[in-house]
Amino acid sequence: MEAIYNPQSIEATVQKFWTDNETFKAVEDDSKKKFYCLAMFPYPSGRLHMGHVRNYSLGDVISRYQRMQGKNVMQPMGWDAFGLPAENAAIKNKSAPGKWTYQNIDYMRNQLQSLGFGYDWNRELATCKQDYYRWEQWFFTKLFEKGLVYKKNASVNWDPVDQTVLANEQVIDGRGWRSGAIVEKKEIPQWFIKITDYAQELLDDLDLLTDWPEQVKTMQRNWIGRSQGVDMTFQVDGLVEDKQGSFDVYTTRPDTLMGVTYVALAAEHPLAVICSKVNASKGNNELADFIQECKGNQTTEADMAAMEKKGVDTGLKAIHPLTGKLVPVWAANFVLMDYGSGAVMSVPGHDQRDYEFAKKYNLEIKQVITTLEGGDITKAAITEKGKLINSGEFDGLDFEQAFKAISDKLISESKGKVTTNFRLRDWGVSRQRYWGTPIPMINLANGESVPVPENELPVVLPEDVVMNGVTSPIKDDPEWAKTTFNGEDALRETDTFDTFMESSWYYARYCSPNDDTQMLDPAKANYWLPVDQYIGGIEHAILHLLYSRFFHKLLRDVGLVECDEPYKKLLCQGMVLADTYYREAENGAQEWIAPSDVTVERDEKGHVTSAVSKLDGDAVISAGMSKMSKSKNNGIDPQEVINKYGADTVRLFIMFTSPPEQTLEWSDAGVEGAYRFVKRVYKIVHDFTEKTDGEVILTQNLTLNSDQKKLRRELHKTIVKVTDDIGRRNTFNTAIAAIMELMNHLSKAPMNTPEDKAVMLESLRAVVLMLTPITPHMCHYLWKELEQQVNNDSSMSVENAPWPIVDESALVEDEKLIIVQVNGKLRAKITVAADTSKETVESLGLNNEHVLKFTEGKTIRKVIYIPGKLLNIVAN
RNA sequence: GCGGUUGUGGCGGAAUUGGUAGACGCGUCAGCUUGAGGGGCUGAUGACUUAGGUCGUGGGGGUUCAAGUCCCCCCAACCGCACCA
Repeated sequence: MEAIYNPQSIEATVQKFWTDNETFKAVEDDSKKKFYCLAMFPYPSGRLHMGHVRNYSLGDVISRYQRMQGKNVMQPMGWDAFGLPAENAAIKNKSAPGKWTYQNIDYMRNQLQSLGFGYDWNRELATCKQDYYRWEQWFFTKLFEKGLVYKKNASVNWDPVDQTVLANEQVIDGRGWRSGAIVEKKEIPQWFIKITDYAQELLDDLDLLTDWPEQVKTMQRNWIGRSQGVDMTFQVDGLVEDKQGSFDVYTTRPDTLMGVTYVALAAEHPLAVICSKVNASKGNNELADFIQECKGNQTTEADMAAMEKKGVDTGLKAIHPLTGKLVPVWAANFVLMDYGSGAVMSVPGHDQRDYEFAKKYNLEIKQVITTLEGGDITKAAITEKGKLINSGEFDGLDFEQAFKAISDKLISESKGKVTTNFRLRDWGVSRQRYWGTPIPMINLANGESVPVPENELPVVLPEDVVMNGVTSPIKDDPEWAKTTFNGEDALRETDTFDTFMESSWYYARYCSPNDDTQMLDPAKANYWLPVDQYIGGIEHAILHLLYSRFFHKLLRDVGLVECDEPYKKLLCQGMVLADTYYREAENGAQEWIAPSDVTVERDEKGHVTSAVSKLDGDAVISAGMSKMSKSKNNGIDPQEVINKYGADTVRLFIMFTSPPEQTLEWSDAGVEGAYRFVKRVYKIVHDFTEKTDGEVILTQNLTLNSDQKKLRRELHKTIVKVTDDIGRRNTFNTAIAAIMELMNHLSKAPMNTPEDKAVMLESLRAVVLMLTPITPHMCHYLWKELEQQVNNDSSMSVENAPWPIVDESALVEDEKLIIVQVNGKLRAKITVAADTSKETVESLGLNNEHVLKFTEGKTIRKVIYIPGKLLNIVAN
């Protein structure tokens, strides 16, 4: 074996071995327990970034570990290939999105292979290919037939200059990113899938997901947002354009109904629009202007929350459903027409937003709830629940009693009903973009829309197109949409699907990726599903994971899969951060300097004192750690690091530096440290093979001395810990730390006697096996060398070797270290035989000289003994 | 704003069930090794200290024999908010 570790040569050789032997090909096999390990597939953006490397390293470590546990492992990879960046790149490069995407896929596939990930490449898929999206189109038509799809108007960001719809990220400070025009809200017809029909099940089934992080389930619960409340109708006083007007509101706090002092409508609410015309005809344009102004408001929830709350009195009065009193009707910018009924009742006494609005516009604030804590209605709303006051017949009731009494009364007067409501809204899947799955619908001349007949699917997206920078090529081309339906001329839908559609079912398609007769092969899907381990970024905690869970239930309900949930266990990895440096340019802007171009200076204690540019030696300002990004110029290219140190070192560093859920801070020095460790493992195995020089080591019937026994105990304790850390806790960092600790012992152990060598061989084999999931190339090579050493046979490669087994007898300790505390403070450590009685330990502790110094002149009040661990003496 | 998370030495992090705070790694310092090196090896390394100890896990309070860990209040940073993926 070579004395010098050469990762480039080892990695290339081992990767070739895996390819030639189809080591990671997954085949259904009922004799084995299956394990489906999936990391979220990448968007083919061009090159892998460190976030990808982290994501896929985690998946590969878990996959290889499970394989060594004897499982039939499937680990697929593919491409989330539709999306906006391809259109932008195509415009920039004057090329087609498809071409750009396929080039990226080819490049990134090579990068993944160079990292040594054990994928079954036979299962590779790309969502932009028609053999994938045709089934999505087919499925959508099934959903349409089942009544789960409908069309309605919904607002989009409209760029009035480019005459195009913009994504939220294309709107910067309310303006279109290319044109700079003020973006408007525009209502256009769009397709929706009724996820709300499944809201209750999506909520309930979170309880089945015992292996999901609690925080993700909490976020999903809050997002679904089930509430119990009352729907009620407010009549408008007088006639509106000769008709009796009314509107509905929903509230979870019917107990505060007597505190309603006004109601608020969305600016786009039909009643508000009618009023604005009536008012304008009388020369009052205030409401019309306000409605116009609201069109320029951003639609995102965060923007809504941040903006100043504004409103205009419509002049209408509504009749309070219980008291019959008249309350003013306002139009307000914080009420959304797309959400709920577009109207809310306002209780400024007990809702902080209503309170601030009422203060601003001098509306009445009425207290109808009193709480034990009190609260001052002149300073803020009292939002806690309490007992009713100023509410006539309902005075004195608590929340539950008032809910019932008030809702009963509304029901008996046919003015309202108790309902369960969800915050979750139906899934709008229409996008006005080109690079996506064409929505398989046909719009008929009579205004109806029908699904494309099954025998005409797929509706193929043309790939040989020229992007003009504004409109979708399939919208631009008048011919593309032309079709016929029942012999009549008709037009195809030119919108495409939200790309969350493709990522909602790819995990299932991997089970039969090349089936060209059906969406899924149920037998195969039911063998592999659910995914046993899913890994991805926390940023997908809500949308992707919720849509995907929803889609799975849809697949189940058409009989394609049997289980109820797609992902059994979920791991959400943290972001990858790097140092950021900048200096101020002359115009005051920040000029970001790549960390590779910065030298850090330290004082003699290792504190960072300053940072200077390598290029010109001038000082730069450190801005701490932030997410690797183009905008901060702090990305580290994985390829450069792989080229320098090899994939094993990169994988080790990433797995060692942070626990998976936390952010990972990139550090060049840390990578050096990982490289040193890899080299040490290589060297110790090399030295051992040199020292034993072909001699076959016997490992049985040897009598070990106490040092050898101690080393064996360390070894088996390490196997216990690493197995638990990787298999149960997913704390790969502590598993690696434990192996490093063992290595520190091993490198000091002798290799002279047959017993020394036997213990060393046992240890090195275990170390190599335990590191195999993390640094698979080096371990493949070292395992071969060690197997040759053990039995002159290296035919079994490490990928198929079983995980090391713990020898319980090696774990037995004959001595225990007891921590002795006085009043909870550490005062002594005593070592006793493992079977020492409680009385003896107490006596040893109480009479210990270091203990006596602190108990002298005091009375022993209590002695607490935690067997084999700790003795705490309470004295005063 | 709403929902979620995080906060421990000079740095990344460990402490899994309330029981030795700082494992492991980086950095720094000292020594050894080499013709030489940014290589390899050995050791030290929370702060303060009258050298016996004292203090110390974002801040403040509490529960307990014992709190990084449990409870209450506060601060800061980060993630998501429905058309980025």
